[in-house]
Amino acid sequence: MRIGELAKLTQSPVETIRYYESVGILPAPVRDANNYRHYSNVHLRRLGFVRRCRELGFSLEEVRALLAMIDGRHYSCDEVQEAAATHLADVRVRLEDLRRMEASLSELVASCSGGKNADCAFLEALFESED
Amino acid sequence: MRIGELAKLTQSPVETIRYYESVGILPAPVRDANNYRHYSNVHLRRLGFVRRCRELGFSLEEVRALLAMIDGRHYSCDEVQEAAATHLADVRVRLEDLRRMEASLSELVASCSGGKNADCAFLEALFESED
DNA sequence: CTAAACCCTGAAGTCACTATAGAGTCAAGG
DNA sequence: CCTTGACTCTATAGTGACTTCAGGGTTTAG
Repeated sequence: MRIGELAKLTQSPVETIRYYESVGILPAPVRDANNYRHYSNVHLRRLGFVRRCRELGFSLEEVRALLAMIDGRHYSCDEVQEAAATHLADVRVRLEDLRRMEASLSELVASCSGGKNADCAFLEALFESED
Repeated sequence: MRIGELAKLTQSPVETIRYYESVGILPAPVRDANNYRHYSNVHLRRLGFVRRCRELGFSLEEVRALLAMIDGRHYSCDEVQEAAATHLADVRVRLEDLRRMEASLSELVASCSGGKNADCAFLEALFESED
């Protein structure tokens, strides 16, 4: 298949696919006579894997590590689990950060009375220094 | 005060302060005879504001908009509230994304039995295509 | 035959910093 | 007086994971 079809099947922009090739996440496919990239189901499967990893928040570096394990074929379930658990811990930290953000922000928005005057509790609070 | 002291008081790296100046978030301060930046409490207050906005997840562009309102002095509480509410909605979307991530990821990590063999449920699941 | 839709490359832009290189300034200790 | 270390300066490049752009060639539907 050509790059456009692969893009549609994996829900990824065409440019991203070319980018993945340029950074070695996706192997360079063969080319047709017109120099168009020609992909096989192996590429489809691999790109699908990459996209699902990305959706789970893995960095490209982490994805690269996972792919290296798979390609090397001498990985153990243990290793994979460790990588995933490390990433999960990271996600939980980010989640906690975002939760704190949401809490402060919704509190601040609520404190803001609205209206036409320029006396805004929201801005007041952000100018306070309680260091 | 000099840049180092301002950095300490606002808990921001010195480089970040210079960066904010270069992109117009923080006005250029006067210089001492030795060309060192010399900051006043106005700068301290403003940088504090910027840092607190950033902690709440506002982009620099959003901070710029907030600062423009303040500088222009003809803003209403309404406008500020709207900007904040828009940002809050955005934060909630990200939060939901991250929550989904966490859920799938912890489920996948749990599905992974560990051990020395190369049959990993985690990787299997990521190779599945259910499009 | 032509116009839209697809494909190609290489380079630059995005965001918000962070890091590096190379140099000047200043206070304290020997 | 000299040096050492901590501070400051500028300008430039690097980060991650793309996205956009400029300027082409190719294929396909009408």
